[in-house]
Amino acid sequence: MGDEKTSFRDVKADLLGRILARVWAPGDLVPGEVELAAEFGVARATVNRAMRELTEEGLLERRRKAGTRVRPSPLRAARFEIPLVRAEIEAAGQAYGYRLIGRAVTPPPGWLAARLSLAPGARVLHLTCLHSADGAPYQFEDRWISLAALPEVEAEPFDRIGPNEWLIRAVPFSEVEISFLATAAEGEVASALDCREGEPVFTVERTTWWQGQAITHVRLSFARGHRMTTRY
Amino acid sequence: MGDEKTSFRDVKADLLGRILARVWAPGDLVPGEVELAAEFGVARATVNRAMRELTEEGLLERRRKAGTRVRPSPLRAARFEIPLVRAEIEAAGQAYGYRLIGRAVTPPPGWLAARLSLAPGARVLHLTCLHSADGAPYQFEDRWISLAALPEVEAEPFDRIGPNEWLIRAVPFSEVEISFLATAAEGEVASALDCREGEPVFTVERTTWWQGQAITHVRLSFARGHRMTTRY
DNA sequence: GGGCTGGTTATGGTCAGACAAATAGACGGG
DNA sequence: CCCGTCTATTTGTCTGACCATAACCAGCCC
Repeated sequence: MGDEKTSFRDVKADLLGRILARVWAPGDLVPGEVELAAEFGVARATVNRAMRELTEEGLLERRRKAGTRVRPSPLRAARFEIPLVRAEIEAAGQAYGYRLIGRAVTPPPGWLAARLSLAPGARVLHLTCLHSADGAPYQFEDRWISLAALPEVEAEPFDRIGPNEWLIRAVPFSEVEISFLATAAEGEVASALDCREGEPVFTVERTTWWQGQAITHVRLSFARGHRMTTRY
Repeated sequence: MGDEKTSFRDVKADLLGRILARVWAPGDLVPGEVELAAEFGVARATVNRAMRELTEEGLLERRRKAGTRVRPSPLRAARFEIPLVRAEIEAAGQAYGYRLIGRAVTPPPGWLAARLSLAPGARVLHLTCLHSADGAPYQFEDRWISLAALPEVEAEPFDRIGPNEWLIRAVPFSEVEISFLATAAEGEVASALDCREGEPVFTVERTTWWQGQAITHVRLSFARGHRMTTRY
């Protein structure tokens, strides 16, 4: 009967089991690292890693000297991967299609200037385009790019590849804000996505900065019935 | 000119800087752990932790023997915390209100039986209720609970506290699937949320299992204009 | 050429020991 | 009784050494 080696994974699974089985109830103080290390017959570092990961996953709460306790109501966090549209469509085994609808250099509308903290007199590139899967409309992209932050974008036609792909390749970014919301399809969005006016549309808004300077803001509207899903 | 101690945080920040500044371009192979450890004057374990975290954040890709490389297109993952409605509202400094609208024990509709893999003849508890903030409708909850999995729930009136809060306290769960989508407000949902028929509504659907057995399915519809936001 | 085999090497993980940082709780002075 | 200080305890992190595991690759045999 071999004594198998225990890894931090084993310890983690065991601790998780005790939490889920309510051996340690929510709010309870759990034994300290040294004690658990002795119990499992492993080094404290191993217990530490197991507990640290459980903490990151929102199941434990740790404070120096106060000890570790089970989170009263497990803080559940959902992780959504934000893939490139093209990759997302091709991963589903469908043919990716791209069409540029509009391209214009303009002064920014007020809400955009405020959101991106643009200087008065700044100019932005405004692009609208449609991504399709097997010929069916999939996502309508309404993008604004700051020409102050990214002058070279003015030379880019964007008739073959989407601004998303171009941007990811061309510029890094350090800060991102993403929102999920529901909007009503209107005008250009409705016609591009081939749906009725006022129809509910799942929408993602994303603003991106690089070293404090705003680069781009985009509103992505998905075709009818789209949902973002995650399991854990 | 003190030589301060370097921590895995310093290493991580430095590496992140090089990635963002394209010192190491996307797709590039980066130096091995031993080499970097020597460069920074720290133990290999320290470099390992820094790189491991960057990998978890989707910036690096690691494979044994093959080495570590910068992700070609940074896999960006958004983390959304899913708080208790009550906590969410109270955190915003508003008064939380709860009202039970409907409560019935019924056989499950077909789509639900399929989704929860319910046996023929199974019964479910169907609850509808409204969460409000400062008196204004905030979230409409349409919940189904499997009585096979959780018989004691039948004795619960749910007239004072919401099923969400009760469930979190009463039962653990091991697996969750969450979807975000946009729906049109209809019937009960529209009247509870005080909006027009057909108005777009941000919706979250969540199904929960415990040790392979389905516990509950819920559809949460938010009031007009609601958005889920995250920064990173 | 094709396929198997083993060596090499980078990352993955464990360990024991040490020190650092935070802070709950005891203690003491006003 | 209140408030500040001190200390003991707990988690946080680093180190350097070691073994484990995966997989690229060269060399071998057929």
